Amino acid sequence: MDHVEFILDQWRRERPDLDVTAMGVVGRVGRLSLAYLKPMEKTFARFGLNAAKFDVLATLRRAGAPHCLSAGALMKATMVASGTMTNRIDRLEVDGLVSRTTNPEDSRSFLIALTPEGRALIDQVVEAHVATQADLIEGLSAEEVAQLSALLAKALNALESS
Amino acid sequence: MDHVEFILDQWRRERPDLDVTAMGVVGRVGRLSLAYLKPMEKTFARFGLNAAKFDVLATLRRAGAPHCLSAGALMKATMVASGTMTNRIDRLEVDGLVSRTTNPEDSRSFLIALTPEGRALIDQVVEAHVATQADLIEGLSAEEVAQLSALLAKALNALESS
DNA sequence: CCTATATATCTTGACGTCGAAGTAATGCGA
DNA sequence: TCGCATTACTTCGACGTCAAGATATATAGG
Repeated sequence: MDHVEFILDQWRRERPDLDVTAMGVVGRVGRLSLAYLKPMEKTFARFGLNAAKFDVLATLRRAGAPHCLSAGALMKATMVASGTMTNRIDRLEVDGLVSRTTNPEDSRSFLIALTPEGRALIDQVVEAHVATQADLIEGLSAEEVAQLSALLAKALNALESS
Repeated sequence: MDHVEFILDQWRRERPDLDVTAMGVVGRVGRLSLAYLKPMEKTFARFGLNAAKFDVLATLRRAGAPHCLSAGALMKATMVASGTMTNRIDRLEVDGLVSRTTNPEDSRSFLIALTPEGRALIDQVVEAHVATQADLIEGLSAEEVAQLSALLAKALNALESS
């Protein structure tokens, strides 16, 4: 019995009038998400990064050459507030991992690009990251992984269309 | 195609040498967890609470009468750092929702209990919370919910035993 | 009994995040 | 063309969280 089941049992005992089915899903998603964070943060730390920095570098890298996006595009892609993105870019700029230049097409906008150092680093980090993630799902069969992915995708789609 | 699939496709294009299967699961868990947070926070806010406060009140309530646990037990049950728990208790004490008394069995320890006001409030909040969670999984059939719960539980158990 | 180690919880400084506000530039409609 | 609304990003204050450190108490072993 996992800990979430223990919690659900407590609620069933204390408030038998409540249907805690959804709490099982929501609780386990939250708990699993939390459980995944620590090992990933540990991997980032090996390269002098954290999740916040990795998020930006990875977004630029997967965007493909010239690995360059506006601050606003980065903010939307990573789903954080604008102040958060400014903070992230500031720190990566100080680290020499990204450059910030004015956008010739819009004077309000900045273009954020990977520096050669940033590019080299993220290419290393993402390999370690992917290996860490593979470890995290090791206890599931390939079929279970596919099922879980599909169900999670369905849950996400249902949320995003409501 | 959900956004995570878009990200996976980007990585497949940019780094075809990497197996991004796990990233699908981990990415969707994270994203779903994030997507669940906002609606729940909104519900808590209707009662003047946030997730941090709700967490403590709910833990005390589901523990059953006398709705009383040590700070350390609360910290372990909610998986936060000790400073975090102190901060949460401080604020709830100010709000008059919990009381803090010394533990007669151990002078280092404090007992945190729901006040009558806290008890009344959490009983209301948990009803709204459960309803909000039900809304969040509405796009899934009962069978899908059961499957998802089982797979998430398996993923959690695998992590916790490694 | 005494001493060393472990434990309970608070304090503290640092950090990342949020939403609101501010400033400058762009887009749209009259 | 001009004025207003919208947009892009930075700044700022508040907040919750973390890990490390501090202090007092409990436990274990000699």
